[in-house]
This record gives sequence, structure tokens and C-alpha cells, in this order.
Amino acid sequence: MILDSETKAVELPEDHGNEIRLWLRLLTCTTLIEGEVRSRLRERFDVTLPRFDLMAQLDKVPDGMTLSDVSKRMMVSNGNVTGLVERLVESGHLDRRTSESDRRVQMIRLTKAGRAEFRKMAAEHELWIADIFSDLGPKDVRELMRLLAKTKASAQKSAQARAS
Amino acid sequence: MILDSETKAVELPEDHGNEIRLWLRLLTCTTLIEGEVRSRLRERFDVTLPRFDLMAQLDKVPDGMTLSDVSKRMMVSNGNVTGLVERLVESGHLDRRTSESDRRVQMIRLTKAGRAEFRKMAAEHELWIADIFSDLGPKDVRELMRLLAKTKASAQKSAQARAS
DNA sequence: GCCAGTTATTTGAAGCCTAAAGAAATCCCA
DNA sequence: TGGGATTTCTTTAGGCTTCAAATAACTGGC
Repeated sequence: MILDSETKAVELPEDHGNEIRLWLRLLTCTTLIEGEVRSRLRERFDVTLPRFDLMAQLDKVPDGMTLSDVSKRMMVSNGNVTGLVERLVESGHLDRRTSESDRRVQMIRLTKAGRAEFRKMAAEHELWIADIFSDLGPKDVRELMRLLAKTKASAQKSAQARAS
Repeated sequence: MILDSETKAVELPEDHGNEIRLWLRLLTCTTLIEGEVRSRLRERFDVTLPRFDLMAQLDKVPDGMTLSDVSKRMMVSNGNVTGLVERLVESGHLDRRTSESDRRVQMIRLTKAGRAEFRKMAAEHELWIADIFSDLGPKDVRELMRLLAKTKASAQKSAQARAS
């Protein structure tokens, strides 16, 4: 607590430079890696990152999921998913059908060809990621996981507080 | 080294699950925070994140910089910057002029109004970031900075190796 | 059964983003 | 000094992304 010349409580502007620098560094790392993955996906498989991400979500579930589920998991808007799915259905990677129990709901899943294609891409993708992080030892990886979990929780708390 | 039944060297597919999980967590953190900052900028100042980022780059230099400099610093394409700048000049935040020594080059800088506007936004932005990271202690912040620096270097090395 | 409220998705407008091709200016070196 | 290579920026086509509004289907209470 700091008091001014008339003995009144004063808010001193604190310095948050370290947090800002941390955020910028986090952003730089992600942008760098994301750009690298994006380039390689395009070069190697002529596919975009959002399409790959969507297929990755669907590969985890055999029976497909709803558009809303996808949109929550990918942390993008509903309208975004609509267009993305449309193009992937068009190209034969996805299968889409209206749920019978609730006709508002669209169930989507990978086609056989889509799944095969994805598995092929995922196998290489895994090697790229391993290479990108190859200077980090197992201990570094563990520690980063821990600190990022803490960061995620902190950010969620902050977002939650604002939303309510 | 692993040998198969005929005593020939064999590449065993290694498991890179931890690296993949680390990358996904890194991406989640960034997406979460970026979305939060984006929402707040829109709500509070009706400005987009790319515009804020561009203005942040220009606030650091009094005499402006070239479009190429901006594009390198922001890690986005040249064409992208052209459009962004156009809109910010239109709205009176930026001043743009052709360099006299090299007529290919466009020098851009914040207008007086643009700088004032940015400073106002930046002050609040700093508080948001501080709040978002508020569960991390100073030690956590230092450790994250260190590990992300290492990550960045590793990713750059990998990208460099591919490019050459 | 009906209506108000909620939920799932789509649409539309605007902006962001990339890659690739093109235009203009400069550089460099033979 | 001429001309090919390079650099800087813009343009184009296509796709991604958001927000907000619209549509359609479901749910719960009466």
C-alpha cells in the first residue's frame, strides 16, 4: 500500500512488462510453428491447416460428431465450421447426415478415404512436430506441459470472470 | 540401435506423443488468450487484433518503418500488410508516404491521433494480459520465458533446415 | 396442443491471410 | 552504361474467420 502526501491510498501503476513479454514470446512460438506446419501441409499434401485440424478431431471418434462439438473443440465459430465442412464433404473426405433424433443436428464423420488420407498425413505431421521440438529434452517438455497447464487454467479463469 | 531377425538395422517408429501433446497445449493456450484479447479489443475499442498489432509495431519507432519491416516483424505476408495499412490510413491512424531515396519503399507511421488512440488501448491491454497470467508467479514467468526461448530456437532451426 | 424460450446451424458482410504472379524501381557487374 | 537479377510493393484468387442476424427444430410449462 502506498500513501500520497495527503495520506490517501493511491494506485500505483504496476509494471507488467514481464507478462507482456511472456505473451509475445508465446505468440511468436505458436505463430512460428503454426506457419511451419501450414507450409509443410501445403507442400507435402496440398491441404490447409484448418482442414487437417478438423480431420484430426474426427479421427478420434469412429461415429462422428456434431458441428457444435467440432466448433467447441477447435475453438472457432459455428459459421466457420459450416464452410469448412462443406468443402471437405465436397472433396469426399467427410460424410454428413442429419441426425434422426434431432433434425437440427448435423452428424459428420470421416469417409473411409478421408480417414486413410488423414492417417497418412498425421504420421508425417508427428515427425515434423518431433523435429520442431527436438532441442527440448524430456525434462523441458514435462516442465513446459506443467507451466502451460497452469497458464491455460489462469487464462480460463480470467475469461470466465469477464464473461459472467 | 535395433536389429531384426536377420541382423539388419531397423528404424523403429518412435513415439512422439509427448511432443504432439505439448504442441496442442501450446496452441490451445495461445488460441485461448488470443481470442480473449480479440474480444476485449472489439468490445472496448471496436478494433481488430491485427490492427492493434500493427499499431504496436509502429509505436516503437518514432520515424516509421517500411511495409517489409512490418511484415517481417508481424510474421505475415506482404500482401496482407498492404490491405491492413490501407484500412488504417483510411481511418486516419496511419500516415503513409513514398520514400524519397527509394521510390519502391512506402514509409508508414502513426499519426498523432493514431498514437494517442494506441497508447490508450495499450494501457488497458497491459492490464488484461496481467490478469490473464495472474496465477503465474514470477518464477513461473521466468521459467516459461526460458523454455519458450529454447522452443523458439529449436523451431527456427528446424524451419531453417527445411528451407535450405 | 400451444407458445415462449432455447439450441443447432446457416447466411451475409466485412475483414484477415496466403501464395503466386506482376509492376516498378534499384542494384550490380561485365 | 546496359541489362539481367533482386527488392519492394500491389494485385488476384481462393480460403479462413468473426460477428450478428436469420432460420429451423426442439423443449418445457401451461
